[in-house]
Amino acid sequence: MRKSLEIEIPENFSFRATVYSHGWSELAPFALDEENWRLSYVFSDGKRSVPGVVFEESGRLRVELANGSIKDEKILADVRHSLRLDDDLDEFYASIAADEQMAWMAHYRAGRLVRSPTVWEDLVKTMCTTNCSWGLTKSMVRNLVDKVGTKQAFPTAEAMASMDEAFYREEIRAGYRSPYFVELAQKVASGELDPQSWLATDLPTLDLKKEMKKVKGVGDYAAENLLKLVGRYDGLALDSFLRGQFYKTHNKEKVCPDKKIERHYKKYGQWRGLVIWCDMTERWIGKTTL
DNA sequence: GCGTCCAGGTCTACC
DNA sequence: GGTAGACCTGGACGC
Repeated sequence: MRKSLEIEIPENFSFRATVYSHGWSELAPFALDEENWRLSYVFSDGKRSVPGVVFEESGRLRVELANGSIKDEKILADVRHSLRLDDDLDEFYASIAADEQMAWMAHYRAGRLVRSPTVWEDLVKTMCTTNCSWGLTKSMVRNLVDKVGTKQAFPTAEAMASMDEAFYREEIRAGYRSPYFVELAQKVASGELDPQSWLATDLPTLDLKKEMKKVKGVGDYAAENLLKLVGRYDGLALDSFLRGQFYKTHNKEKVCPDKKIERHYKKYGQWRGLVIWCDMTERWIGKTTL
């Protein structure tokens, strides 16, 4: 039996700017229908899964589900979390208010970076973004969902822990990341590691980053990307994409040291990671009809 | 068709 | 703490 839920949205929320905030909307089990502006996802409570579609209608978000097998509260919480509906960006917009080059971010209501319902899923996906093309990232994540997930949902740590290194190499095509996935999944499944706790921890950002980097396969870039996804933006998460965009936009297409990039965004303080991301992806947001 | 490069980096050994 | 070299994959590119 199909089901439909509604969610009130904050005044400064833009559905399109959020789903276009970065590539996560393209990673399974997310899928974006750009023609009709509908974001689909396969929700899961660990035991059951249900395909759903989220879209904007009459100033609200509507969530249409294939059935009602998962509690409404769980679905609504996942949507609120993924679309960052409860994020307070007032301070972020205040930090760029006097900056002519960055003022568009408030105008277009940019800054909410779409994320997965769980930190576990974001952690695995982030590891899939390292040292490879975006196409290969999408392929690895797709394979995980198809071959380890239940009914097209993202796989649980328990499911991933049941597979061996050879499976990840041969079926997921994860290459040298394969032993990292086995080790991580076993630690999370056993309770030795709880990535979800990173959302609410009181640890200072630098200490949390150290914790994240204890996961094999997570270095500076991956940790800082994850920090953004748990709501901390004081790391730049520099990767080849951001560096390349910075050289084009602010350095006359010439390569420069990371320290120069860091100096450029230093004035934005605790929001610098979000400012650089929005600054370098303006053309993505700009192509939407907001 | 083949070789090389490199993409939303990280790890280890060594200094 | 800084650096060199190795590491999977697959698409783009030059020849």
